[in-house]
Amino acid sequence: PSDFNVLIKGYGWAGMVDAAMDMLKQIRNFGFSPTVMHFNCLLGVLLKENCLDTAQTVYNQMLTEGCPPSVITYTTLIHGFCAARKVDLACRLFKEMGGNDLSPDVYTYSALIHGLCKAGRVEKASFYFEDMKSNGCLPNVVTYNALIYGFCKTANLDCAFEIFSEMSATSCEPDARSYTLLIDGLCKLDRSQEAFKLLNDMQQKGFVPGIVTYNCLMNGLCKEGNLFEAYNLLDGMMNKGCIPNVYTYSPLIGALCKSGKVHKVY
RNA sequence: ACCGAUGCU
Repeated sequence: PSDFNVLIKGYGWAGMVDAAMDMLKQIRNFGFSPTVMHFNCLLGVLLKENCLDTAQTVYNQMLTEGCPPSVITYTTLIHGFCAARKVDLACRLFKEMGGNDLSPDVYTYSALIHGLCKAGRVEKASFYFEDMKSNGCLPNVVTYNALIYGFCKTANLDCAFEIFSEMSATSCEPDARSYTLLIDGLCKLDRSQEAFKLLNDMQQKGFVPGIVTYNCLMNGLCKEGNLFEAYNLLDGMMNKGCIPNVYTYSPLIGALCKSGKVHKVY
């Protein structure tokens, strides 16, 4: 029974949407009826593969089969629609679930807040952030990080840092990702000096910077044309066992070209 | 037990 979820996810991982769809028939062939978990699992796969129409069909099927959507169903749909750049549709679903006596939880809010932030609509995201708190739903590190992402994306670092302080003050400690988000935000505004201060802070707190953190810093240094420090950073990260990837090299190559040192690229 | 949310192109 729950093994079907593993299979659906496996097909989803392989991008085999049709095979995942067939699992619904398989479940019935085995004499079971698909549960809300099976539907949720399948919806997640379909939305990840951008099969919005098929997802709609499956969702309708759920309803007609008397399998009422759960909070997880709505969260899956909201997340999927946000990923498909249909944030308004996601907001509509969010309102709809209230009418169905379902209360959004921290996953639901986080998905919607992140979707709005990704669309650059951080002020509407802030509205839902306040809404969740007044509904007694406590934001967690994922919610906070999503908002920090939104403020950084819109170059509003003051608000991003405000949220960051709020976390520390509310027993929701920032994680490595929170720091990386701020580091990226600073670097994108040519403020890599401050970003390196944050790198120190995060290390003081015992977080080990990962490849993404280093890539953000690399991007910043290269944007500022600081090739010397960029090479220093490259050395430093490799010494710490971090393998550079395309996100590391591409800004470096760009900066080298810009400075006329094209030969160094090779 | 098993389904849902956050970082660099």
